[in-house]
Amino acid sequence: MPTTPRDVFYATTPIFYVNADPHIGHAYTTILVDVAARYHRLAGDDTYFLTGTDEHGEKIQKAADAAGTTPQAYVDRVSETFKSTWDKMGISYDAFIRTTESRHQQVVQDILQRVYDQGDIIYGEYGGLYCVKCERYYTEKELEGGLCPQHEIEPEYRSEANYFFRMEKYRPWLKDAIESQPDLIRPEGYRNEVLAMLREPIGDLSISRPRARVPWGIPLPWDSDHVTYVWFDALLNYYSELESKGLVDRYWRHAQHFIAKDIVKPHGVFWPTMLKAAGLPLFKHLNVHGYWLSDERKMSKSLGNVIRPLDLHDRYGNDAFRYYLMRDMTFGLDASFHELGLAERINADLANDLGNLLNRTLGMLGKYRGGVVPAFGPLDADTQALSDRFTALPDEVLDLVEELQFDRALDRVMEGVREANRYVSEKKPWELAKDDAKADELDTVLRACLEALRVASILLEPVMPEKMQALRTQLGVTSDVTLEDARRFDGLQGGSQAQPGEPLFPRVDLDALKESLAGDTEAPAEALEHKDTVTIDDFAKLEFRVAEVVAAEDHPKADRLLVLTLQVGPETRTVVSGIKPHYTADTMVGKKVIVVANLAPAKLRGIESQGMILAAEDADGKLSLAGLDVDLPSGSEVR
RNA sequence: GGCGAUGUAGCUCAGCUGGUUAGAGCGCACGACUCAUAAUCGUGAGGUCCGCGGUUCAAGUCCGCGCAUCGCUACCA
Repeated sequence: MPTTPRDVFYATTPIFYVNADPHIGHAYTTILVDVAARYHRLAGDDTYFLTGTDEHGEKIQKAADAAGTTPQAYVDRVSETFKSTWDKMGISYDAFIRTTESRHQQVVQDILQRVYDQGDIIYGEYGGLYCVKCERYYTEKELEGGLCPQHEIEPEYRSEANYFFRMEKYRPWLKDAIESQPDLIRPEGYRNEVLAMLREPIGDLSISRPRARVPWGIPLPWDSDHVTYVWFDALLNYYSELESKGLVDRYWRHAQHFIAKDIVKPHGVFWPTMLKAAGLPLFKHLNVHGYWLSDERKMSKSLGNVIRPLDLHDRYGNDAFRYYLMRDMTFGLDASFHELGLAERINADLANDLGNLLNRTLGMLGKYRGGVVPAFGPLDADTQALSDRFTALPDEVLDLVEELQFDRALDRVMEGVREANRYVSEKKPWELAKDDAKADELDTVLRACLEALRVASILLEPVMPEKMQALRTQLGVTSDVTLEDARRFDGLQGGSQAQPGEPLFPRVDLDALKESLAGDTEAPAEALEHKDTVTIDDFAKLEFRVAEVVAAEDHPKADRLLVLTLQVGPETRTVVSGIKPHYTADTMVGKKVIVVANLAPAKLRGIESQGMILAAEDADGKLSLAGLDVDLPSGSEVR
C-alpha cells in the first residue's frame, strides 16, 4: 500500500572534492543515489539526480602548483575522472555540476549578497587579542591578568580579514525545525547527533578567505579582496543547479541529500541555517549513511586498504557489485566490506537462487514447450499464492526504499525468488511433462515461473539495470517496463518466444578465491605525503634531549592526557602528553623518552606543558614512544 | 569528561508501538530430487537475545546502573 505520494524526487550526492581520485566511499554514495533515483523513475516519479565536483580552495591550488599546472586545468582533469568513473559505472545522473561553472558562481554571489544585505554576514573582527610570540589569538578567559599566559606579555589587538555568517543567530530556529520534523535528518541517530550539536553555541561561520592568499575561489560580491570559503560555495550547489536552470519550483522542496556520516555537521547545521538566512525552504530529508569498513578499519589511503571500485567491477561486474553494496549495508550503520562476502552473496543470491531459477525455467520451457511462453492453465492454490506474493511485492519494495531500507527491500524480492524455487520443487514439472493429461498443469507452472522472474527482474532493475534487462530479454521481453508491469502476474505475451542465453551470474569459485585471498600480501601503501623541505639550519633550531619519566599521573580534566614529570639532566619539567590511550601513568614511570626541550610552553586544559615527547603513530593511531637503543643518561642531547 | 550509536545463533544481520516454544540468509550435518550455474528442496544441530537490578500478569522489546565496541565533542606542543 502506498503510504506517501511518490511524485517528485530530487536527490543529491555530495559534490566531491577533486583533490583525490574516486574511491569506494564516493562510489557507494553515488550508487546509492542512483539506485534510489532508478526506483523513483520506475515508480513514475518526476526524478532529478544531481552529482558533481567541488573545485575551489587552497588545497586545489597547491595540488595544481605541485602538478605544474593551472588550477583550472587541474580541476578539469580530476572532475573528468569522476564523471567518467560514474559513466563507466552507468550512473544515471541527470546533472553534473561543477563549482567552477559560472552559473554556480552567479547563484553563490547572488545568495551571498542577499544574506549580506540583510545583515547576516559580518566582517569578522575575530579573535581580537593576539600574542605575537605565540602567534595566536586568546580569549579573555585564557589570559592571566590580561597577559599572555605563556609569555606574560600584553597581547595586541588584531583583526583578521574574514567575513562571518551569523549562524549562531539561527540556532534556536534550527533546533525547533529539527525537533518538529522527526524525519528531516535520518536515521534517528544522526538527528540526535545534530541536536546535540545545537545544545551548545555553534558560533558564527567563517565564510571567506583573503584573496591574496587563496585566489582560487569565488569573490565576495561586495568585497573582491575575499573569496568564498568552502561552505557557502560547495553546499550551495544543491540549490544553484536548480536556480540556474529554472527548476527550483519544480524540485527544491523535494530535495533529499544523501551523505556519509563524516559530513553531518556541514549538512545538518551549516546548510539549513544558510538556507534559512537566504530565505529558502529547507530540504526534505538529509539521509546519512555509514562507512564501509575493511578488516574492522576504516579504509584509508595511508593504510593501503582502499578498495578501488572499478577493480571490483572488472572482476565481478557492475551489477553484482551494486547488489552487494545495497544488500549488505543497513542504512545508517557501518558495514564490513569483504571480497569473500561479495562472492558469497553473488553465489547464494544471484547465481543459485535467481540465475538458476531463470536457467532451470528456460531449460524446461525449451525442452517441454519449444521455448514458447504458454498460457496459464487453471490456477491452483499454490500458483495463486505465488501470484499473490509477487503482485504484492512492488508496494512492499517501494515502501522500504522510501524508508531507505534497501537491504530489506532486496531481501523481500529474493524471498519471492526462493519461494518460486520451492514452488518448482513441489510442482515437479519434469514429472508433469511425462503425462500428457497434465499439459495444462505444466503450462501453469512454467508460466508462473516466467512471470515470477519477470516481476523480480523489474523490482531488481534499479540495483542491477543491465542484468535485469538481460534477464527479460531471455524471457522474450524487450520493451521498457514500468512499475505497473510488476503489479500483474500475466505480463508476458502468451505464444512469444524465449531467448535463452548465457547464465546471468556465473558462480564464483570460492575455494580459489579463498586461496588467492590467503596468498594476498598487503596492498602497497600509497605514497607518503611530505612536508616542506627544511635546511640543516632549520633543524638545528630544535633541541631534543633524553629525559627520564620520574612521575606520571592522569590529567584531571582530560581523557587522553597524561601529566609527566621529566628529569632532563639537572632540570625537572612537566610535560603534558596525549598518549594516555596507549600508555598508562604507572607504566610510564622510569621510561627514558626523547623530549623536545626548546618548545614554547603551552597550557593544555589548565596544565602547562614544557615540551613534548616523541612517539611514532601509525595510521590507526597506535603509538610507540621513541626511545634509546642503548641506555644514556637523561639530559643527553639527541641529534 | 559530555553526548550518541551499537552489542541477538560460527558469520552477516531482521525483530515496529512489550505477549504463545526468539527469526532470516550464509556456513555446517543428514536426507530428497534431477528441470537447472555440483544448482534446488526438506530436516537438523547451534543462542543465559552483553551483564546486573527494576517496572509488568508478561521484556530481546520499557526504566536504572554497569561493561564492551565505535563515533562526535572537549584547542591530544
